[in-house]
Amino acid sequence: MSPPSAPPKRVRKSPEARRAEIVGRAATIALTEGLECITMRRVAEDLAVRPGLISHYFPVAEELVAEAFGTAASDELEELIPAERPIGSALDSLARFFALSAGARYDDMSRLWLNARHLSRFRPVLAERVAAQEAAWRDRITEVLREGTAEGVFRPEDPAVAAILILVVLDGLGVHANTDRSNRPAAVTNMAVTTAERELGLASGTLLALVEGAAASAAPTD
Amino acid sequence: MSPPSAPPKRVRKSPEARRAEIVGRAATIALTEGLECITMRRVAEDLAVRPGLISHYFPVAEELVAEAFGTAASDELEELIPAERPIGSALDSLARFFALSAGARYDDMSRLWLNARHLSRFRPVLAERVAAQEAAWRDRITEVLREGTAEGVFRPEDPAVAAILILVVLDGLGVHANTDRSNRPAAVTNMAVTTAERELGLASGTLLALVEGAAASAAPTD
DNA sequence: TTGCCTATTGGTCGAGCATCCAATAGCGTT
DNA sequence: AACGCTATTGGATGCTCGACCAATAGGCAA
Repeated sequence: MSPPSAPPKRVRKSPEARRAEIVGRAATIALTEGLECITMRRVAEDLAVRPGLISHYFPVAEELVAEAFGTAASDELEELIPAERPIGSALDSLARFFALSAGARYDDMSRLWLNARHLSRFRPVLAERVAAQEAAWRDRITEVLREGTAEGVFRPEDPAVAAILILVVLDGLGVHANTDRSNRPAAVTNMAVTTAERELGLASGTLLALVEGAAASAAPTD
Repeated sequence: MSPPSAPPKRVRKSPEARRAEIVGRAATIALTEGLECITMRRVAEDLAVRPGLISHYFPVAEELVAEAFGTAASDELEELIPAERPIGSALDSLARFFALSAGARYDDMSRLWLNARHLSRFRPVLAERVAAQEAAWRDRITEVLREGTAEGVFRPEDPAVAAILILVVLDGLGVHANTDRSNRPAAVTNMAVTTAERELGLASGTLLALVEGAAASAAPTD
Protein backbone atom coordinates (compact mmCIF):
# COMPACT_ATOMS: atom_id res chain seq x y z
CA MET A 1 0.00 0.00 0.00
CA SER A 2 0.93 3.61 -0.26
CA PRO A 3 2.30 5.46 2.76
CA PRO A 4 -0.43 7.03 4.90
CA SER A 5 0.16 10.61 3.88
CA ALA A 6 1.28 10.14 0.30
CA PRO A 7 1.07 13.61 -1.25
CA PRO A 8 -1.05 13.25 -4.39
CA LYS A 9 0.62 14.04 -7.67
CA ARG A 10 -0.22 17.39 -9.11
CA VAL A 11 -0.74 17.79 -12.82
CA ARG A 12 -0.30 21.31 -14.01
CA LYS A 13 -1.94 22.23 -17.31
CA SER A 14 -2.30 25.36 -19.37
CA PRO A 15 -5.30 27.48 -18.41
CA GLU A 16 -6.87 26.99 -21.82
CA ALA A 17 -6.51 23.22 -21.70
CA ARG A 18 -7.78 22.96 -18.15
CA ARG A 19 -10.68 25.25 -18.82
CA ALA A 20 -11.69 23.25 -21.87
CA GLU A 21 -11.38 20.06 -19.86
CA ILE A 22 -13.65 21.44 -17.17
CA VAL A 23 -16.28 22.72 -19.58
CA GLY A 24 -16.22 19.49 -21.52
CA ARG A 25 -16.76 17.42 -18.43
CA ALA A 26 -19.52 19.75 -17.26
CA ALA A 27 -21.25 19.50 -20.63
CA THR A 28 -21.20 15.72 -20.43
CA ILE A 29 -22.70 15.81 -16.96
CA ALA A 30 -25.35 18.23 -18.21
CA LEU A 31 -26.34 15.88 -21.03
CA THR A 32 -26.41 12.71 -18.99
CA GLU A 33 -27.49 13.77 -15.52
CA GLY A 34 -28.77 17.31 -15.70
CA LEU A 35 -27.51 20.82 -15.17
CA GLU A 36 -28.08 20.75 -11.43
CA CYS A 37 -25.58 17.94 -11.16
CA ILE A 38 -22.85 20.29 -12.33
CA THR A 39 -21.28 21.00 -9.01
CA MET A 40 -17.81 22.21 -8.13
CA ARG A 41 -17.21 19.08 -6.13
CA ARG A 42 -18.66 16.76 -8.74
CA VAL A 43 -16.72 18.13 -11.69
CA ALA A 44 -13.56 18.18 -9.58
CA GLU A 45 -14.04 14.56 -8.61
CA ASP A 46 -14.54 13.48 -12.22
CA LEU A 47 -11.37 15.29 -13.23
CA ALA A 48 -9.42 14.06 -10.20
CA VAL A 49 -8.62 17.53 -8.98
CA ARG A 50 -9.65 19.58 -5.96
CA PRO A 51 -12.89 21.60 -5.95
CA GLY A 52 -10.95 24.79 -5.37
CA LEU A 53 -9.47 24.46 -8.83
CA ILE A 54 -12.85 24.54 -10.50
CA SER A 55 -13.86 27.66 -8.67
CA HIS A 56 -10.49 29.12 -9.62
CA TYR A 57 -11.54 28.97 -13.26
CA PHE A 58 -15.20 29.64 -12.57
CA PRO A 59 -15.42 31.91 -9.52
CA VAL A 60 -19.19 31.84 -9.86
CA ALA A 61 -20.71 28.42 -10.36
CA GLU A 62 -23.50 29.66 -12.58
CA GLU A 63 -20.98 30.68 -15.18
CA LEU A 64 -19.83 27.10 -15.59
CA VAL A 65 -23.38 25.85 -15.90
CA ALA A 66 -24.10 28.38 -18.65
CA GLU A 67 -20.87 27.52 -20.44
CA ALA A 68 -21.64 23.81 -20.26
CA PHE A 69 -25.08 24.26 -21.75
CA GLY A 70 -23.80 26.59 -24.45
CA THR A 71 -21.14 24.12 -25.49
CA ALA A 72 -23.48 21.15 -25.54
CA ALA A 73 -26.15 23.02 -27.48
CA SER A 74 -23.88 24.51 -30.09
CA ASP A 75 -22.03 21.22 -30.60
CA GLU A 76 -25.34 19.48 -31.11
CA LEU A 77 -26.54 22.09 -33.57
CA GLU A 78 -23.35 21.71 -35.55
CA GLU A 79 -23.97 17.98 -35.65
CA LEU A 80 -27.58 18.29 -36.75
CA ILE A 81 -27.09 21.11 -39.23
CA PRO A 82 -23.43 21.74 -40.07
CA ALA A 83 -22.59 25.35 -40.75
CA GLU A 84 -20.66 24.25 -43.81
CA ARG A 85 -22.92 22.24 -46.06
CA PRO A 86 -22.94 21.53 -49.77
CA ILE A 87 -24.88 24.03 -51.85
CA GLY A 88 -28.13 22.96 -53.40
CA SER A 89 -28.79 20.48 -50.59
CA ALA A 90 -31.38 22.28 -48.52
CA LEU A 91 -33.89 19.46 -48.75
CA ASP A 92 -31.29 16.89 -47.75
CA SER A 93 -30.07 19.06 -44.91
CA LEU A 94 -33.57 19.39 -43.58
CA ALA A 95 -34.21 15.68 -43.92
CA ARG A 96 -30.97 14.93 -42.11
CA PHE A 97 -31.97 17.30 -39.36
CA PHE A 98 -35.30 15.59 -38.79
CA ALA A 99 -33.78 12.15 -39.02
CA LEU A 100 -31.19 12.93 -36.36
CA SER A 101 -33.62 14.74 -34.11
CA ALA A 102 -35.78 11.64 -34.04
CA GLY A 103 -32.84 9.47 -33.02
CA ALA A 104 -32.17 8.27 -29.50
CA ARG A 105 -29.04 10.38 -29.24
CA TYR A 106 -31.09 13.57 -29.51
CA ASP A 107 -33.25 12.58 -26.57
CA ASP A 108 -30.55 13.70 -24.19
CA MET A 109 -30.32 17.05 -25.89
CA SER A 110 -34.05 17.45 -25.85
CA ARG A 111 -34.07 16.78 -22.15
CA LEU A 112 -31.23 19.24 -21.70
CA TRP A 113 -33.25 21.95 -23.42
CA LEU A 114 -36.11 21.28 -21.05
CA ASN A 115 -33.71 21.39 -18.14
CA ALA A 116 -32.09 24.63 -19.28
CA ARG A 117 -35.34 26.39 -20.00
CA HIS A 118 -36.61 25.65 -16.55
CA LEU A 119 -33.39 26.47 -14.74
CA SER A 120 -33.21 29.75 -16.63
CA ARG A 121 -35.92 30.94 -14.34
CA PHE A 122 -33.48 31.10 -11.46
CA ARG A 123 -30.19 31.73 -13.29
CA PRO A 124 -29.98 34.89 -15.35
CA VAL A 125 -26.62 34.03 -16.87
CA LEU A 126 -27.95 30.70 -18.07
CA ALA A 127 -31.08 32.41 -19.35
CA GLU A 128 -28.98 34.54 -21.68
CA ARG A 129 -27.21 31.49 -23.02
CA VAL A 130 -30.47 29.72 -23.62
CA ALA A 131 -31.84 32.69 -25.50
CA ALA A 132 -28.68 32.90 -27.56
CA GLN A 133 -28.75 29.21 -28.45
CA GLU A 134 -32.42 29.36 -29.24
CA ALA A 135 -31.69 32.17 -31.67
CA ALA A 136 -28.79 30.23 -33.14
CA TRP A 137 -30.93 27.16 -33.79
CA ARG A 138 -33.76 29.22 -35.19
CA ASP A 139 -31.43 31.19 -37.42
CA ARG A 140 -29.71 28.15 -38.83
CA ILE A 141 -32.97 26.45 -39.68
CA THR A 142 -34.16 29.67 -41.24
CA GLU A 143 -30.97 29.66 -43.31
CA VAL A 144 -31.72 26.20 -44.63
CA LEU A 145 -35.27 27.17 -45.42
CA ARG A 146 -34.12 30.28 -47.27
CA GLU A 147 -31.65 28.25 -49.28
CA GLY A 148 -34.33 25.79 -50.17
CA THR A 149 -36.58 28.65 -51.19
CA ALA A 150 -33.88 30.06 -53.44
CA GLU A 151 -33.42 26.61 -54.93
CA GLY A 152 -37.13 26.49 -55.65
CA VAL A 153 -37.85 23.43 -53.47
CA PHE A 154 -39.52 25.24 -50.57
CA ARG A 155 -42.33 27.75 -50.82
CA PRO A 156 -42.87 29.05 -47.30
CA GLU A 157 -44.93 32.13 -46.60
CA ASP A 158 -42.20 33.25 -44.24
CA PRO A 159 -39.08 31.12 -43.67
CA ALA A 160 -38.52 32.63 -40.20
CA VAL A 161 -42.03 31.75 -39.08
CA ALA A 162 -41.76 28.27 -40.52
CA ALA A 163 -38.52 27.76 -38.61
CA ILE A 164 -40.18 28.76 -35.37
CA LEU A 165 -43.12 26.46 -36.01
CA ILE A 166 -40.78 23.56 -36.61
CA LEU A 167 -38.94 24.24 -33.37
CA VAL A 168 -42.15 24.66 -31.41
CA VAL A 169 -43.40 21.28 -32.53
CA LEU A 170 -40.03 19.67 -31.91
CA ASP A 171 -39.94 21.12 -28.41
CA GLY A 172 -43.48 20.02 -27.75
CA LEU A 173 -42.66 16.49 -28.79
CA GLY A 174 -39.55 16.66 -26.65
CA VAL A 175 -41.29 17.55 -23.42
CA HIS A 176 -43.97 14.95 -24.01
CA ALA A 177 -41.33 12.37 -24.76
CA ASN A 178 -40.19 12.87 -21.19
CA THR A 179 -43.19 11.12 -19.79
CA ASP A 180 -44.95 8.88 -22.26
CA ARG A 181 -42.75 8.06 -25.17
CA SER A 182 -44.10 4.53 -25.38
CA ASN A 183 -46.58 3.33 -27.98
CA ARG A 184 -47.06 6.74 -29.51
CA PRO A 185 -49.04 6.92 -32.76
CA ALA A 186 -47.01 7.63 -35.88
CA ALA A 187 -49.10 10.73 -36.51
CA VAL A 188 -47.64 12.19 -33.35
CA THR A 189 -44.07 11.06 -33.94
CA ASN A 190 -44.08 12.51 -37.42
CA MET A 191 -45.77 15.71 -36.48
CA ALA A 192 -42.67 17.85 -36.87
CA VAL A 193 -42.09 16.60 -40.39
CA THR A 194 -45.75 16.98 -41.27
CA THR A 195 -45.74 20.55 -40.04
CA ALA A 196 -42.63 21.27 -42.09
CA GLU A 197 -44.17 19.80 -45.23
CA ARG A 198 -47.28 21.86 -44.85
CA GLU A 199 -45.43 25.05 -43.95
CA LEU A 200 -43.00 24.67 -46.84
CA GLY A 201 -45.57 23.79 -49.45
CA LEU A 202 -44.21 20.29 -49.99
CA ALA A 203 -46.39 17.45 -51.20
CA SER A 204 -47.56 15.37 -48.26
CA GLY A 205 -45.14 12.52 -47.57
CA THR A 206 -42.31 13.88 -49.68
CA LEU A 207 -40.15 15.00 -46.83
CA LEU A 208 -41.17 12.11 -44.64
CA ALA A 209 -39.83 9.59 -47.14
CA LEU A 210 -36.53 11.42 -47.31
CA VAL A 211 -36.29 11.58 -43.53
CA GLU A 212 -36.90 7.88 -43.18
CA GLY A 213 -34.30 7.23 -45.82
CA ALA A 214 -31.77 9.40 -44.02
CA ALA A 215 -32.55 7.72 -40.72
CA ALA A 216 -32.09 4.28 -42.26
CA SER A 217 -28.71 5.14 -43.77
CA ALA A 218 -27.56 6.82 -40.53
CA ALA A 219 -28.39 3.78 -38.41
CA PRO A 220 -28.39 0.79 -40.78
CA THR A 221 -31.03 -1.33 -39.05
CA ASP A 222 -28.14 -3.24 -37.33
CA MET B 1 -43.58 45.77 23.37
CA SER B 2 -44.23 42.16 24.18
CA PRO B 3 -42.31 40.44 26.94
CA PRO B 4 -38.98 38.96 25.73
CA SER B 5 -40.03 35.35 25.79
CA ALA B 6 -43.70 35.67 24.95
CA PRO B 7 -44.81 32.13 24.10
CA PRO B 8 -46.39 32.29 20.64
CA LYS B 9 -50.01 31.42 20.39
CA ARG B 10 -50.75 27.98 19.09
CA VAL B 11 -53.64 27.41 16.75
CA ARG B 12 -54.83 23.87 16.66
CA LYS B 13 -56.78 22.77 13.61
CA SER B 14 -58.28 19.56 12.36
CA PRO B 15 -55.86 17.42 10.37
CA GLU B 16 -57.99 17.73 7.24
CA ALA B 17 -58.16 21.51 7.45
CA ARG B 18 -54.46 21.86 8.19
CA ARG B 19 -53.51 19.49 5.45
CA ALA B 20 -55.62 21.35 2.93
CA GLU B 21 -54.13 24.63 4.11
CA ILE B 22 -50.61 23.31 3.61
CA VAL B 23 -51.28 21.86 0.18
CA GLY B 24 -53.04 25.02 -0.93
CA ARG B 25 -50.16 27.20 0.13
CA ALA B 26 -47.66 24.87 -1.53
CA ALA B 27 -49.67 24.94 -4.75
CA THR B 28 -49.60 28.72 -4.75
CA ILE B 29 -45.85 28.73 -4.24
CA ALA B 30 -45.51 26.21 -7.06
CA LEU B 31 -47.47 28.41 -9.46
CA THR B 32 -45.74 31.66 -8.60
CA GLU B 33 -42.19 30.71 -7.68
CA GLY B 34 -41.62 27.14 -8.74
CA LEU B 35 -41.74 23.68 -7.24
CA GLU B 36 -38.24 23.89 -5.79
CA CYS B 37 -39.36 26.77 -3.62
CA ILE B 38 -41.69 24.43 -1.79
CA THR B 39 -39.64 23.75 1.30
CA MET B 40 -40.74 22.79 4.78
CA ARG B 41 -39.40 26.05 6.15
CA ARG B 42 -40.93 28.19 3.48
CA VAL B 43 -44.42 26.75 3.68
CA ALA B 44 -44.24 26.86 7.47
CA GLU B 45 -43.23 30.51 7.41
CA ASP B 46 -46.09 31.43 5.08
CA LEU B 47 -48.55 29.65 7.33
CA ALA B 48 -47.01 31.05 10.53
CA VAL B 49 -46.30 27.64 11.98
CA ARG B 50 -43.14 25.70 12.73
CA PRO B 51 -41.42 23.57 10.07
CA GLY B 52 -41.85 20.47 12.15
CA LEU B 53 -45.60 20.71 11.63
CA ILE B 54 -45.27 20.48 7.88
CA SER B 55 -43.11 17.41 8.10
CA HIS B 56 -45.64 15.99 10.55
CA TYR B 57 -48.22 16.01 7.75
CA PHE B 58 -45.72 15.25 5.01
CA PRO B 59 -42.95 13.11 6.49
CA VAL B 60 -41.26 13.10 3.09
CA ALA B 61 -40.98 16.46 1.37
CA GLU B 62 -41.38 15.04 -2.10
CA GLU B 63 -44.91 13.98 -1.25
CA LEU B 64 -45.93 17.57 -0.63
CA VAL B 65 -44.39 18.72 -3.88
CA ALA B 66 -46.29 16.07 -5.80
CA GLU B 67 -49.52 16.93 -4.01
CA ALA B 68 -49.06 20.63 -4.71
CA PHE B 69 -48.53 20.03 -8.41
CA GLY B 70 -51.44 17.63 -8.63
CA THR B 71 -53.78 20.12 -6.99
CA ALA B 72 -52.67 23.02 -9.14
CA ALA B 73 -52.90 21.01 -12.34
CA SER B 74 -56.28 19.47 -11.68
CA ASP B 75 -57.75 22.77 -10.50
CA GLU B 76 -56.51 24.42 -13.67
CA LEU B 77 -57.93 21.65 -15.85
CA GLU B 78 -61.29 22.05 -14.16
CA GLU B 79 -61.14 25.75 -14.91
CA LEU B 80 -60.19 25.29 -18.56
CA ILE B 81 -62.50 22.37 -19.28
CA PRO B 82 -65.11 21.82 -16.57
CA ALA B 83 -66.05 18.20 -16.03
CA GLU B 84 -69.70 19.22 -16.01
CA ARG B 85 -70.49 21.08 -19.18
CA PRO B 86 -73.69 21.63 -21.16
CA ILE B 87 -74.39 18.99 -23.76
CA GLY B 88 -74.05 19.91 -27.39
CA SER B 89 -71.36 22.49 -26.61
CA ALA B 90 -68.20 20.71 -27.71
CA LEU B 91 -67.18 23.46 -30.08
CA ASP B 92 -67.73 26.12 -27.46
CA SER B 93 -65.88 24.12 -24.84
CA LEU B 94 -62.91 23.75 -27.14
CA ALA B 95 -62.96 27.44 -28.02
CA ARG B 96 -63.10 28.35 -24.36
CA PHE B 97 -60.18 26.05 -23.68
CA PHE B 98 -58.00 27.70 -26.31
CA ALA B 99 -59.07 31.19 -25.28
CA LEU B 100 -58.12 30.58 -21.66
CA SER B 101 -54.89 28.79 -22.50
CA ALA B 102 -53.79 31.86 -24.42
CA GLY B 103 -54.49 34.13 -21.48
CA ALA B 104 -51.88 35.50 -19.12
CA ARG B 105 -53.22 33.45 -16.24
CA TYR B 106 -52.32 30.23 -17.99
CA ASP B 107 -48.70 31.29 -18.37
CA ASP B 108 -48.03 30.34 -14.77
CA MET B 109 -49.54 26.93 -15.33
CA SER B 110 -47.55 26.44 -18.49
CA ARG B 111 -44.39 27.28 -16.60
CA LEU B 112 -45.42 24.89 -13.86
CA TRP B 113 -45.79 22.07 -16.36
CA LEU B 114 -42.28 22.77 -17.60
CA ASN B 115 -41.05 22.84 -14.05
CA ALA B 116 -42.78 19.61 -13.11
CA ARG B 117 -41.67 17.74 -16.21
CA HIS B 118 -38.08 18.59 -15.52
CA LEU B 119 -38.20 17.93 -11.80
CA SER B 120 -39.83 14.57 -12.50
CA ARG B 121 -36.44 13.41 -13.59
CA PHE B 122 -35.24 13.43 -10.01
CA ARG B 123 -38.47 12.79 -8.12
CA PRO B 124 -40.29 9.55 -8.86
CA VAL B 125 -43.34 10.44 -6.81
CA LEU B 126 -43.75 13.69 -8.69
CA ALA B 127 -43.19 11.86 -11.96
CA GLU B 128 -46.19 9.68 -11.28
CA ARG B 129 -48.35 12.70 -10.59
CA VAL B 130 -47.21 14.37 -13.76
CA ALA B 131 -48.03 11.28 -15.77
CA ALA B 132 -51.44 11.08 -14.12
CA GLN B 133 -52.25 14.73 -14.81
CA GLU B 134 -51.02 14.42 -18.35
CA ALA B 135 -53.41 11.56 -18.85
CA ALA B 136 -56.23 13.50 -17.22
CA TRP B 137 -55.74 16.48 -19.51
CA ARG B 138 -55.43 14.28 -22.56
CA ASP B 139 -58.49 12.28 -21.64
CA ARG B 140 -60.64 15.31 -21.02
CA ILE B 141 -59.72 16.89 -24.33
CA THR B 142 -60.37 13.57 -26.00
CA GLU B 143 -63.78 13.58 -24.35
CA VAL B 144 -64.62 16.96 -25.81
CA LEU B 145 -63.44 15.86 -29.22
CA ARG B 146 -65.54 12.72 -29.07
CA GLU B 147 -68.58 14.71 -28.06
CA GLY B 148 -68.02 17.08 -30.93
CA THR B 149 -67.65 14.12 -33.25
CA ALA B 150 -70.94 12.67 -32.03
CA GLU B 151 -72.53 16.08 -32.55
CA GLY B 152 -71.23 16.06 -36.09
CA VAL B 153 -69.07 19.20 -35.74
CA PHE B 154 -65.69 17.48 -35.59
CA ARG B 155 -64.38 14.89 -38.04
CA PRO B 156 -61.08 13.71 -36.61
CA GLU B 157 -59.34 10.62 -37.88
CA ASP B 158 -58.70 9.68 -34.28
CA PRO B 159 -59.88 11.90 -31.40
CA ALA B 160 -57.17 10.56 -29.07
CA VAL B 161 -54.41 11.39 -31.54
CA ALA B 162 -55.87 14.81 -32.20
CA ALA B 163 -55.91 15.49 -28.46
CA ILE B 164 -52.24 14.58 -28.17
CA LEU B 165 -51.33 16.78 -31.09
CA ILE B 166 -53.13 19.72 -29.54
CA LEU B 167 -51.29 19.22 -26.26
CA VAL B 168 -47.95 18.80 -27.98
CA VAL B 169 -48.33 22.10 -29.77
CA LEU B 170 -49.59 23.82 -26.64
CA ASP B 171 -46.60 22.52 -24.69
CA GLY B 172 -44.24 23.55 -27.42
CA LEU B 173 -45.63 27.06 -27.40
CA GLY B 174 -45.41 27.06 -23.64
CA VAL B 175 -41.74 26.27 -23.41
CA HIS B 176 -40.90 28.76 -26.10
CA ALA B 177 -42.98 31.40 -24.34
CA ASN B 178 -40.53 31.06 -21.51
CA THR B 179 -37.79 32.76 -23.43
CA ASP B 180 -39.06 34.87 -26.31
CA ARG B 181 -42.71 35.61 -25.97
CA SER B 182 -42.26 39.10 -27.36
CA ASN B 183 -43.22 40.13 -30.89
CA ARG B 184 -44.22 36.67 -31.94
CA PRO B 185 -45.96 36.29 -35.30
CA ALA B 186 -49.66 35.51 -35.18
CA ALA B 187 -49.05 32.34 -37.16
CA VAL B 188 -47.07 31.04 -34.21
CA THR B 189 -49.45 32.23 -31.51
CA ASN B 190 -52.39 30.63 -33.25
CA MET B 191 -50.62 27.43 -34.08
CA ALA B 192 -52.50 25.36 -31.54
CA VAL B 193 -55.85 26.47 -32.92
CA THR B 194 -54.69 25.97 -36.48
CA THR B 195 -53.56 22.45 -35.68
CA ALA B 196 -56.90 21.72 -34.06
CA GLU B 197 -58.84 23.02 -37.05
CA ARG B 198 -56.85 20.89 -39.42
CA GLU B 199 -56.98 17.80 -37.27
CA LEU B 200 -60.70 18.10 -36.67
CA GLY B 201 -61.62 18.81 -40.25
CA LEU B 202 -62.88 22.32 -39.52
CA ALA B 203 -62.84 25.05 -42.12
CA SER B 204 -59.78 27.22 -41.70
CA GLY B 205 -60.51 30.16 -39.41
CA THR B 206 -63.75 28.78 -38.02
CA LEU B 207 -62.40 27.84 -34.64
CA LEU B 208 -60.04 30.79 -34.51
CA ALA B 209 -62.95 33.23 -34.76
CA LEU B 210 -64.76 31.47 -31.94
CA VAL B 211 -61.65 31.49 -29.79
CA GLU B 212 -61.13 35.19 -30.27
CA GLY B 213 -64.74 35.79 -29.45
CA ALA B 214 -64.46 33.75 -26.28
CA ALA B 215 -61.27 35.56 -25.31
CA ALA B 216 -62.91 38.94 -25.84
CA SER B 217 -65.92 38.09 -23.71
CA ALA B 218 -63.71 36.59 -20.98
CA ALA B 219 -61.55 39.72 -20.71
CA PRO B 220 -63.69 42.58 -22.09
CA THR B 221 -60.89 44.72 -23.54
CA ASP B 222 -60.91 46.75 -20.27
C1' DT C 1 20.70 24.75 -12.94
C1' DT C 2 18.18 28.37 -10.33
C1' DG C 3 14.29 31.12 -9.56
C1' DC C 4 9.93 33.05 -10.28
C1' DC C 5 5.09 32.90 -11.65
C1' DT C 6 0.89 30.86 -10.96
C1' DA C 7 -1.82 26.58 -11.25
C1' DT C 8 -3.25 23.78 -7.67
C1' DT C 9 -4.04 22.31 -3.12
C1' DG C 10 -6.42 21.61 1.39
C1' DG C 11 -8.85 23.32 4.54
C1' DT C 12 -12.56 26.46 6.48
C1' DC C 13 -16.89 28.94 6.78
C1' DG C 14 -21.76 29.83 6.70
C1' DA C 15 -26.24 29.10 4.52
C1' DG C 16 -30.17 26.20 3.43
C1' DC C 17 -32.06 21.90 3.42
C1' DA C 18 -34.85 17.42 5.27
C1' DT C 19 -35.47 14.72 9.00
C1' DC C 20 -36.08 13.23 13.73
C1' DC C 21 -37.80 13.59 18.62
C1' DA C 22 -39.10 14.71 23.31
C1' DA C 23 -41.81 18.18 25.51
C1' DT C 24 -45.89 21.14 25.48
C1' DA C 25 -50.48 22.87 25.15
C1' DG C 26 -55.03 23.12 22.63
C1' DC C 27 -59.50 21.17 22.74
C1' DG C 28 -63.17 17.74 22.63
C1' DT C 29 -64.80 14.22 25.91
C1' DT C 30 -66.29 12.76 30.15
C1' DA D 1 -64.01 20.96 35.96
C1' DA D 2 -60.62 17.54 35.20
C1' DC D 3 -58.68 14.35 31.71
C1' DG D 4 -56.44 12.49 27.82
C1' DC D 5 -55.46 12.51 23.01
C1' DT D 6 -52.71 14.51 19.66
C1' DA D 7 -51.63 18.73 17.03
C1' DT D 8 -47.89 21.61 17.57
C1' DT D 9 -43.61 23.30 19.17
C1' DG D 10 -38.49 24.00 19.69
C1' DG D 11 -34.33 22.39 19.18
C1' DA D 12 -30.81 19.29 17.42
C1' DT D 13 -28.44 16.61 13.76
C1' DG D 14 -26.17 15.88 9.57
C1' DC D 15 -26.05 16.64 4.84
C1' DT D 16 -24.52 19.33 0.34
C1' DC D 17 -23.57 23.28 -1.56
C1' DG D 18 -20.76 27.84 -3.08
C1' DA D 19 -17.32 30.74 -1.70
C1' DC D 20 -12.96 32.17 0.21
C1' DC D 21 -7.84 32.02 1.17
C1' DA D 22 -3.16 31.13 2.60
C1' DA D 23 0.24 27.71 1.51
C1' DT D 24 2.45 24.69 -1.87
C1' DA D 25 4.64 22.83 -5.87
C1' DG D 26 4.91 22.34 -11.11
C1' DG D 27 7.31 23.82 -15.00
C1' DC D 28 8.89 27.52 -18.08
C1' DA D 29 12.39 31.27 -18.58
C1' DA D 30 16.65 33.08 -17.48
